[in-house]
Amino acid sequence: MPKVVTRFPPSPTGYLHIGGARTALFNWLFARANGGEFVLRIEDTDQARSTPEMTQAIVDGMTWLGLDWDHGPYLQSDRTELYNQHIEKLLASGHAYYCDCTPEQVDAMREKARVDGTKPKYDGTCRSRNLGPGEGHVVRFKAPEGLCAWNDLVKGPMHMDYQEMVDDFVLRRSGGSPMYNLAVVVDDADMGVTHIIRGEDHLSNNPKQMALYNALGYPMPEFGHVPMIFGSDRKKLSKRHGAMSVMDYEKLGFLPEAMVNYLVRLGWGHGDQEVFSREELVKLFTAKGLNSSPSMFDLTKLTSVNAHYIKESPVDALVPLLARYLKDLGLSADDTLLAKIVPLYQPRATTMVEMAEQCAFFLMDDEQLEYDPQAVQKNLKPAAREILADVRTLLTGLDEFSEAALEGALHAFVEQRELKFGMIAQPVRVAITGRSFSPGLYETLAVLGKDKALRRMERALSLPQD
RNA sequence: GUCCCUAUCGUCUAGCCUGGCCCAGGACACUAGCCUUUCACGCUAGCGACGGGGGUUCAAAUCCCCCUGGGGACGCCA
Repeated sequence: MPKVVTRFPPSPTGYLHIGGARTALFNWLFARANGGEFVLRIEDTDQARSTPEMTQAIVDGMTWLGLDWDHGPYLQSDRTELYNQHIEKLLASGHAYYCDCTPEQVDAMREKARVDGTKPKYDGTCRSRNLGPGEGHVVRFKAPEGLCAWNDLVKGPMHMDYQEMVDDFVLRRSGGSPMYNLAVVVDDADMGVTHIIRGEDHLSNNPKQMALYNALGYPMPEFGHVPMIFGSDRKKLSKRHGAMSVMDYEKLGFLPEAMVNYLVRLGWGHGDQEVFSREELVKLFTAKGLNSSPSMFDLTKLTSVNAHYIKESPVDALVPLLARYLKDLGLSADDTLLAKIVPLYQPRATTMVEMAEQCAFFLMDDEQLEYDPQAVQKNLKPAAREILADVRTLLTGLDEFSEAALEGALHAFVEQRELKFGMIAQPVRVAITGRSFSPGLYETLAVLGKDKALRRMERALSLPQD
């Protein structure tokens, strides 16, 4: 069996969105799982809509997800010569012809077909006119007749009628640039692509491309058409649903591992297993696990997967990430401190943005700390302040500000005063964090440090009463 | 309009190919309880689906047909 080669061929007319990322992931996994190679190819034959910025954005997205490629990124705009050679070949072999019908004329043909209740298509007017190259001339493919059949990697045995699916579509624009169907087939053949996994919106292109493979005499690759991803309203994923760039999810505080795990489970399964490491995926991925029905993008589930990865990640891996998100909040801290903070939030944060926001009080200047009025009102009533003042005195005299020392001292205090622990915990918590919730009190105090803790308690004591 | 794809809990899915082990399993979400210094985590329990109708069969989520629902494609876009 020849070496497996897959590819991901986005057009640089937009960012790498959720659907594209999943397609890329499936192709990458298929290649890796079979010891094959993965090609990245930028389909920019539509010069009017393609931009270099988008090419970069796609590359960034792939890199973030950890989808590396063995060849490319190739730019189709660099390969016009190759496409033209193939077009000449098709012209010479009688599989293609020149056409001077105007777009308006073609529109009229399609409209007529629509009215007649058949598939709108070019009617072949120029097929036998033997036109040559010229101003305003396109090159059209001579559509074959008969049945087109293949065994889809996802859908199983498929067959379509060439007559129905393929008209004499344009191979080369009057402006001289090649069109999608021609360029993909030429490239895939030229790059030795053996397996093509793509969205099922390409299903109707398949007969066109198969016809081209046949006309060109190239070996047929395997095709697999994965279903679409919908938004929560069962509509095609669009900007309204957050079918944003995958990089937008990075901004929202999602981990790439979580994104990959979520994406792969959207349309692929392996028994009841939910969590897969990259290595496991490479080991376990098969086309057989691919689903044939569409799925919906669910941010809640992505979030829970992300929370899982935050819990499981080593502290060292999260420290630089936390620093990056803190920076967005205008905060910074050295890694030693962050390494103490991260474990406190691993069970609590669902995104890195959340982690940064929630731990911000550790890093703010004491004067900068804002107190939540509701928390103050509820937990810093006069009676609570009296206790808080005593706790402050107690802590002032504490030499060692470790978790264990704090626990010992505070417990003794509570017992001696015959208080419930909750009666000191909440006032202290609000005093040092500004809010009514935080990680455990001893850890929070210990990580915050004696100086800051005392200063904040002092400040809390002087807060206006209402 | 024409052609194509598709149909299991709210969502992602297992099971379907090779009918019986499925009065359908897991995960997320949700609800309740436990744990508890807050918020989380964790643990336990609960809620919750084979779209409808015909067949085939001793037996159908699984096979066949029809209907309905959902989606996609019909470009000098990719």
